[in-house]
Amino acid sequence: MKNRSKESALRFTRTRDHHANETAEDYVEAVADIIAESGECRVTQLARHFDVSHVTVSRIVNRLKEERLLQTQPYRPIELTAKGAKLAVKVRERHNVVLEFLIAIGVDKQSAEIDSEGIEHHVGPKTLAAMKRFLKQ
Amino acid sequence: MKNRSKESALRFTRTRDHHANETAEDYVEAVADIIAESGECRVTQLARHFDVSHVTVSRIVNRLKEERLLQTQPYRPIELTAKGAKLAVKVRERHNVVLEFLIAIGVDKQSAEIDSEGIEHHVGPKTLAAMKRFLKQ
DNA sequence: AACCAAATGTAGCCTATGCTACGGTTATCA
DNA sequence: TGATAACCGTAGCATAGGCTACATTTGGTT
Repeated sequence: MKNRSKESALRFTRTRDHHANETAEDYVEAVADIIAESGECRVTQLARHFDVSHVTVSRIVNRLKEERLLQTQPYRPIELTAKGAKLAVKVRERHNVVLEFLIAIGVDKQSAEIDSEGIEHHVGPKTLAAMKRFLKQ
Repeated sequence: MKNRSKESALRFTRTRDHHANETAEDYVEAVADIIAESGECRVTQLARHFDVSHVTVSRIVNRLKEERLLQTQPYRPIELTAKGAKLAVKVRERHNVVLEFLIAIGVDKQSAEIDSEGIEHHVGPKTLAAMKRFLKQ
């Protein structure tokens, strides 16, 4: 354990840990979406989705395969593991709450869609609960 | 310009661009805070603030020096340029809005402090304006 | 003045995420 | 069936941000 004498340090450490999982969250969500839309998910589709090269996608998919979130064979479509599917559901639900919340407080749809992509990964359980309460009114 | 046939790609590109500036935003804000609190800002203080090694801080400070946000001499305190100070003011104001907004919708102070650190970087002008409107009621 | 502790800088390593270039697979169509 | 286009994988490079280990500077104390 490192120096934590400054009370702010723990906050930033947690923020960084969130970053480490953002990619995984984005990818399982995208894989679920693409399968739902087109029946299967290919590397190229993910590359278009995130506007990155297929090389970047390929490497990240391999990492997420090691983390047991995705599964795939060479030159085959990408699928979610049970663990990945579970995460995808959670991420999607949180994403929808954030998006609808932003719209509810008066943000236009386009801005809400852009901002919610970045915000969603940093919405903890308490904030998510508060947003849900707000939407119920 | 890359393929943008998937309408979602632009959103993610923007999200990544936000990421690129997060470090800069966090650092100018921290430098301003530390100078306000203790009179000067040293590498070691930043290292404690973010809970990273002084090496990491040193490299990032050098990069931000090249970006004309910070200025410093070897073994000397770190100062903000005019550009850096301007950014720090903007970041601090946005940070406060997000923090108070989260508290206003019922998030406890500690969770609000943690989540606002991550959320603030993804709050665009429209969302910031909506949060301000909400706080005025 | 000399010394020592703290602060800072440098070298070199790691992972994650970008890229281009190139080579191998797959699937389709003439 | 054989060409070809699209897709995918691999090699190798870049940058950002982590780290430890070690060298240097600074400043205070004796």
